[in-house]
Amino acid sequence: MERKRTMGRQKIPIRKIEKEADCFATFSKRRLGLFKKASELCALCNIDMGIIVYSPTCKPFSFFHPTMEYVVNQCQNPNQQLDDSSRLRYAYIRSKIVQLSQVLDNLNDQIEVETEREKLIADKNKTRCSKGWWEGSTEGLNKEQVQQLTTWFQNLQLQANNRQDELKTYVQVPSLSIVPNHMHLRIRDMSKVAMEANDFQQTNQIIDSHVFYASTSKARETIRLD
Amino acid sequence: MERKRTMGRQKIPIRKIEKEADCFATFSKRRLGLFKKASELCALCNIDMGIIVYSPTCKPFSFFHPTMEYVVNQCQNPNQQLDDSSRLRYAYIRSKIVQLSQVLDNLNDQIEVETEREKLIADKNKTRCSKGWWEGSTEGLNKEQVQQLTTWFQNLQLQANNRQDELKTYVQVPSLSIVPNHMHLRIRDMSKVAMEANDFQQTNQIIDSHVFYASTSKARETIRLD
DNA sequence: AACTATTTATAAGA
DNA sequence: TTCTTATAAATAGTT
Repeated sequence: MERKRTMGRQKIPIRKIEKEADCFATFSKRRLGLFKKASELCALCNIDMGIIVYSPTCKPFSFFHPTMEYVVNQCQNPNQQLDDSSRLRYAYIRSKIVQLSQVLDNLNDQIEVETEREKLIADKNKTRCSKGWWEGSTEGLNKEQVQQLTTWFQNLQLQANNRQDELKTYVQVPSLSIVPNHMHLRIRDMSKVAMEANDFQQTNQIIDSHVFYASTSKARETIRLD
Repeated sequence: MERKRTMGRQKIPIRKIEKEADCFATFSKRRLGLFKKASELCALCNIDMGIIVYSPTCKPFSFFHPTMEYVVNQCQNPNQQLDDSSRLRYAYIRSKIVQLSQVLDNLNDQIEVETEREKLIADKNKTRCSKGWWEGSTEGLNKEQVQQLTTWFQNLQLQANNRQDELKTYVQVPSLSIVPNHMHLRIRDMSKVAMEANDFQQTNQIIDSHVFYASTSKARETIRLD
């Protein structure tokens, strides 16, 4: 019987984590989880909300939908009617945000599928020749299979670029690329704005931003609306 | 082969749920889930945060730790130093909240354990006499076992009452009782304040409250600090 | 409000 | 930090 590699997730009591490193790690993971849940709730129910969290080192993080300005305003003036132009603007932002979230989710799904495929192929070949097929020639794959994979990658890259253009129309995204890396495709280095609302804390200025948490860690992204 | 009773949780796309009833149901469940996660994060990392959510019908819900007053103030005056008395007060509220959360969690754990035990006993007896032992006499249990159970219940009841007193010292809890109900113990009817911040929406007044989400639905409670 | 079969989140470990 | 894995926890569909 082989020993398990990890003991998996363990149940922990809900009280202060004393070890500082563990506390920070947990904060980091759980804040991400919380914001993802928030993002999903906004999309599923088409609702507005805002979250402000202070990290263990008192660094503020925030999540707002559609914008901080809007949520704060609703809070302070619940009965106020916005003029048509404003309502239109917020409706637009709302739908755009949800739509872009879906774009990212779709990309994630594609990557997910591809990652699975990679694994299968890699495993299959490993058992045969004890090294990944990409290390050698096309042994283990016939010409047709190689052609298929190549085409698939090209399409994915193309789609990614198209999406990138699309995203750039509405949000600032420093870079979006799909990098084949030993058959592990990733969307990397999109804006990791991360809602570290330093400006907010220092200047108390309104930050008009929104976080997208895509469905897998492969492409968890934060995008700032400007 | 027996047919499955439900099809279990299904994967759903993260986009607007069109059927209104489903949307409301999802909002309700997920808001609870979100607030529970928030509550856990506060306790695990000893941090502060605030959430405001508008339901599909635009009803505001909120979660704040330690209080809305504090979080909003931190937001608006990040560099401001509180006087000793205020800091002491918030530190006290913070620790009290976390502590009370644990009290509730402990009660939940006890209930959880007991529910399991009930099930075992009920099942065991069902296979023997096709009706629960509580419906008949003590057949299936000897005198000692019955005595043990009775004592256990009494202790649980006592503990619950003690806890109730303790809670009442700090928070308003309309009622807290453990009701044996066909061997299904539940903590019921504690304040379900539920953060339906109507006052807040109507009058824009600060609500000084906090929600505890206990670890099971058996005793999910909301408590208002006054 | 409750039940489960599932999906999703995450504690540990690397 | 990020990734993986095994397990705990949340929840969609249903009653």
